[in-house]
Amino acid sequence: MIIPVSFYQNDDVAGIARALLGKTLGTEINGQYTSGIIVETEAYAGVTDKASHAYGGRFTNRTRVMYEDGGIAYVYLCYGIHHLFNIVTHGVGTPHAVLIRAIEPANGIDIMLQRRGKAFVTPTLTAGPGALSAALGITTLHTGYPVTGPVITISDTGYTPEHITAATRVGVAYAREDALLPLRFYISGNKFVSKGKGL
DNA sequence: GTGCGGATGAACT
DNA sequence: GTTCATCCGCACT
Repeated sequence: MIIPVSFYQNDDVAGIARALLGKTLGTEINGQYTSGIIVETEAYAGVTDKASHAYGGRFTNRTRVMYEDGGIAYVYLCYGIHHLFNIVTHGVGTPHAVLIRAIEPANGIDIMLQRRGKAFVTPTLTAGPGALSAALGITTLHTGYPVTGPVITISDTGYTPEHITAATRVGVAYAREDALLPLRFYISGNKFVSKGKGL
């Protein structure tokens, strides 16, 4: 079942990031459904988090969507190449977000392989935020879309991870002391967790 | 208007 | 382990 929007509309962005592990993220684009199980996430705690794009209340054309209500997508371009998919959480005016860093392929694997230009499944198909976005066909055009459907959906299929690891986030050394916070969560031992290193 | 650098990934050596 | 593709977004002039 699709997770209701109320799931995203609370203050505990780290708790939401953790709770999203084991849920299924899917897209239906051009009639093609692709999906995967979320195995790795990171929490970005709005204005107080130096690693967040909204740190200090920064409000620009790009970050505007982060200030909207919880339950919508924030997709941005990184390094000019990669589209990174986040879910906005909490309510209007609080720019919390959860970055989805990796999924384990579930449905439409042939379509994902085609989008990624690969012949068979390896962890690189969907391990990493740019990789999973490409596999699911998510681009910056999808920023602002609800994650409650119809294009982007996050569903609870009843799967609960046995063990979750909390670690430091990837690629945020510039955030200084906030880079030390354990706001990266992943399913322990899962082969599709990205190889990105925290601190 | 200009310049810098990033919440990365893949192909190299 | 290292290199490099590739381009807005943002800060500052």
